[in-house]
Amino acid sequence: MPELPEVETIRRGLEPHLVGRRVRRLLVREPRLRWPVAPELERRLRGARILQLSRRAKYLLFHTDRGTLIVHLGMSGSLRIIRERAAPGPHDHVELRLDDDGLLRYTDPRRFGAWLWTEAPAEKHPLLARLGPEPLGNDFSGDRLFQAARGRTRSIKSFLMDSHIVAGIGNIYANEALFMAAIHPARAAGRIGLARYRRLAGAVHEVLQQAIACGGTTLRDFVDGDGRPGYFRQSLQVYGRGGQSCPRCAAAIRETRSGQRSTFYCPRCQH
DNA sequence: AGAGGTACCTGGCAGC
DNA sequence: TGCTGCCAGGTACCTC
Repeated sequence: MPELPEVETIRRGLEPHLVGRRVRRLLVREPRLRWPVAPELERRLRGARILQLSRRAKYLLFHTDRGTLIVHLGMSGSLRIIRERAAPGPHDHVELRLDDDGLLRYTDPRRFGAWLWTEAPAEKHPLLARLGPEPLGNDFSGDRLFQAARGRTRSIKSFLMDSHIVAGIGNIYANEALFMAAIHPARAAGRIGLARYRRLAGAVHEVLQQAIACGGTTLRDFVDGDGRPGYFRQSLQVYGRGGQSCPRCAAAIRETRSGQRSTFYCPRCQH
């Protein structure tokens, strides 16, 4: 479900409900997520004070006075603040009860998400240590992308979606950024010039910023921490629009598949 | 080393 | 209506 803008939207929505709160208890109904939720997580979190909520790639980092809770939403995960007691549904796998009686509920039908704990600095965690730069941070640039692409034969789309190259770009925004930069998604990453990489980096930045400003993209079921959908879907130029006309040149948008992922592009605009 | 495919899991939907 | 097959926003891991 969530790419970087959706995770950032959730982070911003949850932050005021969580920062400064103490964890009363953690309830794990279903530990079988991507990796089993560690049995000792409840003991580690009980009584911990949440100091800060940050994001790295698509990981949410709950910094506490005891260590860091790392949460990933996978494809179908969501986090909601619940105020009224409602009976849990079949996919409500984890709950964090807070000292103000608030409840953070984690729902994830496909169970590709993760709840992990580390007492070392979060950026040293094996899952985070080798991530590429944040696309909205200062370390990300067309020059850096260009350098990383030297000698690479894989497609630019797969390159852009590789979190070790740049963090947090998934299928929707890879398609959109390549359209914005007029680059064909199947083009080899190593055969794109510096000027076009600069344009691409600008496009990545712009599309992510716009999506965050809209509260993310809701395709079927994304909701933020307060249960609201995102409105970027209406701004999508190519994603999910196979056969429709290109907003730039009116040619029919083409849909192909590579590595089990749908790819959308304009065969006339993108080279 | 790099590139590509597979696996994890459930729900929704199109097509028959 | 009910079954089957395919698709989905992620990504670690395996093989070639």
